[in-house]
Amino acid sequence: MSTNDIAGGMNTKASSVTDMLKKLADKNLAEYIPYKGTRLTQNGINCATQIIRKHRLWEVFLVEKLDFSWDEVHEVAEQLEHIQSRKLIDELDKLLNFPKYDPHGDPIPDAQGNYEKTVKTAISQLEKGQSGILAGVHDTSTRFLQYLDKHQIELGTQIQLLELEAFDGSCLIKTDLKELHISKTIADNLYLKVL
Amino acid sequence: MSTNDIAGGMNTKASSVTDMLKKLADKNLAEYIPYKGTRLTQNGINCATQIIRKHRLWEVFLVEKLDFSWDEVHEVAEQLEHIQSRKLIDELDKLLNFPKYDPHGDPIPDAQGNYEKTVKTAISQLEKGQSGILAGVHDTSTRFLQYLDKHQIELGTQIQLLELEAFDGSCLIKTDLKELHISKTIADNLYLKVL
DNA sequence: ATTAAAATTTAGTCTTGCCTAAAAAACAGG
DNA sequence: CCTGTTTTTTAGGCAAGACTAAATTTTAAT
Repeated sequence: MSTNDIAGGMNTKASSVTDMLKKLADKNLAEYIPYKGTRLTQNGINCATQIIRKHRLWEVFLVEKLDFSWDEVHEVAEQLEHIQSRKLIDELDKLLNFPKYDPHGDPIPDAQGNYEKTVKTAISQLEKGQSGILAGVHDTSTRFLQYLDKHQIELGTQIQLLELEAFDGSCLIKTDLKELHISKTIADNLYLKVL
Repeated sequence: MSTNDIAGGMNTKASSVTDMLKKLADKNLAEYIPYKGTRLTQNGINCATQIIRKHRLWEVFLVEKLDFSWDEVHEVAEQLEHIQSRKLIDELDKLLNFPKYDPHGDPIPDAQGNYEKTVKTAISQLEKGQSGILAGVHDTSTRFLQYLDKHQIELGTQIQLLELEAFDGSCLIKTDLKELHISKTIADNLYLKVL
């Protein structure tokens, strides 16, 4: 990973990222070579995986138990993911019946950090005529998720690619319910398990 | 409240408390007169009440839904109480069926900040022969709560004061199950709703 | 009323996390 | 292979919270 990419993705400045990378390297969470970029150590990956586990479990909790909709969960889960208690998270997992996927279709690591790595393909990568099951979304912003709700597209919806417009990457897709024309941006964000 | 009392109760130094009191005063959460002490404003009371609401609701959640025992909940609830989301807490309240008391018998404020103010009396304050229902504990340390568990004393247990030893304040009490001799420290920490 | 002790505040320091601006390194096109 | 541009790091600063030590105010005891 490059310093600038991290800064961009985190809404912070490159110099802050450099500072933090040094601290992560000190804690053995990342390898860092000045000017050459950084990468998580195995230790760092494990650590991150556990935070992802917590984030996604909390998202399931919010949707299943507290009637949140899938576009409302992210920011609250971002707070909850930092609560420190092994017992808390394992019991939460049990309460939710050990879910495998979060409300956006992303896999939830188990207590050992293992998770299913299903191959998912963006609609924009499909060949004309192929179809699949919506298994994940890339963008989880409220606006995008509400767009999907409006068009009755949700995880598990079967989608077929009818036409792919070479010029702008937009395409025509078909669900059980209707046909819909979507932009390349949307098509890049919808991940299918191809049938 | 005096600065030193706050510092003592919070495991911090008096000078840190002074700093923070100024900040609270700036935010209109406390009145603060140098050298004279401090007191929460109505605003501050409301704010604190909502944090107490969150803390106690999370405690109920941990015990009822996640199989925590009452001596394990405090430190996790101390983290959870700072999660910011009105919807989260109101939905949690609903999930738990709007409980009135936390696992230690303390009342839970409702969304408007109202809570039951039952009169509770420490065993050490009772007259010989009086009895009541255990309605709260003062100390919530693990050691104390486990002591109670060991002697099968829990919220709702009916307790009668048989003897009060004037010399050391210790006393003999009787529950449904047995008689027990307890120190003044214990007697100060058990609060009854007197019958 | 005076003064010693206790309580409280102030002054100055440290760490963490972030920022801006300047410097240094890497890279890319001629 | 050199030089201008981009990327990244360094240097220095700021705010929040906490601390120690010194100063100040309050309190209580003679």
